Amino acid sequence: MGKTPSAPTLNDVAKAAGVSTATVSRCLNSPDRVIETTRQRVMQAVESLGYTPNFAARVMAAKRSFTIGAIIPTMDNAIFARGLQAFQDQLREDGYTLLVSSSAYSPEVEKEQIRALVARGADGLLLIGHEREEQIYQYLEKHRVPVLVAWSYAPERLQPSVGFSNKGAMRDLAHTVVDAGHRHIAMISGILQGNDRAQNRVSGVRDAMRSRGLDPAALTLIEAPYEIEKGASAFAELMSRAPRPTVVMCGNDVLAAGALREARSRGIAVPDDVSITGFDDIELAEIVSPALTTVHVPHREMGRKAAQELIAIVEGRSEGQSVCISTTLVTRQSLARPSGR
Amino acid sequence: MGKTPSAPTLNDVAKAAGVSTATVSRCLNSPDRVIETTRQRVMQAVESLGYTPNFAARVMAAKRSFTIGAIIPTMDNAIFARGLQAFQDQLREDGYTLLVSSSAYSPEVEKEQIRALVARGADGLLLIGHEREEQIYQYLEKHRVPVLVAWSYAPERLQPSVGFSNKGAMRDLAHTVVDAGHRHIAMISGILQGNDRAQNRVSGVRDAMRSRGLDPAALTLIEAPYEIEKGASAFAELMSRAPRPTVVMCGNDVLAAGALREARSRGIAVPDDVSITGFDDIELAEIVSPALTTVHVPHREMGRKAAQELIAIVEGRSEGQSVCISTTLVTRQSLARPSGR
DNA sequence: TTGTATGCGTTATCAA
DNA sequence: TTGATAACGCATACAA
Repeated sequence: MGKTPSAPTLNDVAKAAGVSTATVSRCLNSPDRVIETTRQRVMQAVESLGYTPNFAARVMAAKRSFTIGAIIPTMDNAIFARGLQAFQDQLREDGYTLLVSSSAYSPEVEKEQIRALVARGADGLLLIGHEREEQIYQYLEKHRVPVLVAWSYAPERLQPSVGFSNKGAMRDLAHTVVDAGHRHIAMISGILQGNDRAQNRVSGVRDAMRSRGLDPAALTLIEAPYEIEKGASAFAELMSRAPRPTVVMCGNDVLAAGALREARSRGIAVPDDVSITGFDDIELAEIVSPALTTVHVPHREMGRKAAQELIAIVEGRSEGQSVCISTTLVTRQSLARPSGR
Repeated sequence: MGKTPSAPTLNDVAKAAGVSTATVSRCLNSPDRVIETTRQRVMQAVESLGYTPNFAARVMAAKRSFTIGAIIPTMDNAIFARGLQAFQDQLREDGYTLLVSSSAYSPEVEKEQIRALVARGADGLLLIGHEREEQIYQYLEKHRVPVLVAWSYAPERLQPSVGFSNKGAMRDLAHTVVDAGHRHIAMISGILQGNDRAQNRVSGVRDAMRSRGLDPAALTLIEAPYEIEKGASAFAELMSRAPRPTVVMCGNDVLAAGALREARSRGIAVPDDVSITGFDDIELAEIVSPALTTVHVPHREMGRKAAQELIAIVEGRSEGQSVCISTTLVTRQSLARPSGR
């Protein structure tokens, strides 16, 4: 005897309110389809029992979860944090819940997590960059889960994207660098394998060199994971090469911060001895000293737009419109003319 | 006519392999309970159909999801990123999936997300800090979802915690500060309301003052959200007060970085004119200049331990053991003796 | 070792 | 406006 202390179900509520489960369900989902008085009775029962709908059951019955999944390469630094926060904020406004996983830049893990999110009934997915096995896209199509790609703008691809031109942005920055007089350019790029954003940033630098009459093959390139430490060690290696570059362009602000730290610890003056540039304009860029000349990416705007577009697709209001977010150059102290020698 | 291009179910696989759904289910969940030859046939069907189990259905039938939910106050900076990454890594090793939400430091949002995660069948929850409505804990108990609290160690509470002593760590740091000769101490704390970590850090400072014969009421205190900007403006305000503090202890490294930035822009030399300290020892702490004297929190260790403990609880191997992670002082350049006047 | 049958908690269709 | 009832896809107790 005594009450069962386990989670109440629709049935329990129905019994308590003296109505059918269908009515309770309607009260919760389309309150206007039920008469005021019974609704009050039902809501009271819901309240007093502390009822929460079972999501699994709801998803199974409705084939709709109001859940969006996002898989980002890493949570370990701020690169994706800001944009994702905005993405979530917008989703919330529209009544969706965001579920996030991080793949640690591993295609295997990403694949696994895509399956996990799909299996959980995600109505749509946000992925970073286009480059992944074709099979994954087929899988998503079969499961009828729409995808939106962010942090990259590539309207020619099948999957719609909300992002910016990594190549164009880096090209503009590189033009500025070359026009400042730099001839020995080095770059610390993120790992290129499987990362179209990183690849395009390198292409951007090469484009700029070419268009200014420099040999793009002369670009000294080191790949490094997006970590402070790796940026530092890559910078150390670059400084030991001859001829020593007069500018080190980094694939993002995190790498640049690492480079800056290494420069300081080696007594190399920035920008007097060597210039350093970043990408992203996360808060870090303004805090380091000297502050970074970098590419400002309006992450929040991108996140919100991505959410709006993805929801529109999920709700059948859009076929998948790609949106290009424009970036801007931010000039701070880490870039200067090369010291005349 | 023609195949249905929608997602295959257990039934489809069973048909294709010429067995019952029960057998397919067994192949997937307890492969040893089915004979080799049929298993191969089944797995082949699974493969060729591209079958993925429907999670909602599985959760409903098995009442188990191998999913752990975590709700953190923010993804907007690195405070939680590192520990959470480690948490996820450990979960993955043990076959669990992590679902993350951020509450933006709002109790309302957190409550909503707890319900969302529970409704989704999370087997266990990781929450930050103990302080929340009692009703939430009752709700979780009713739904039989175990909770582990992290980023805080409070063995006297009902819910087990894996964390560190915010008060003790800050007390140690404050002792160092006082012993360096500082008498006019100011603190930029995180918002205290609903945040036991922040509250304990303030208590730690006051404890230290008291034990060194200073009046704890003399502590100049400003609360600010954990953002660079807010740290900067709080610092600006502190510098305009008389007597001007000789040291500003910050609730975390993010606030400290903001303070540092403001100091630089005002031409206030750190640590010559004023000392600044942080908390957390995220990467930021080592990158700013001067580097921050701060409290090192072994976030990765905490994350892994939390995962292990939570899984043990979920699997019934533990009743809920609280674990205390020890922090250490990191002495860098941002703290020095006050300049004699 | 395998198959049959039932239940999990909702939503939605169809009648009343 | 409300109530029965049939899915939804899977796991599992039980039977064969």
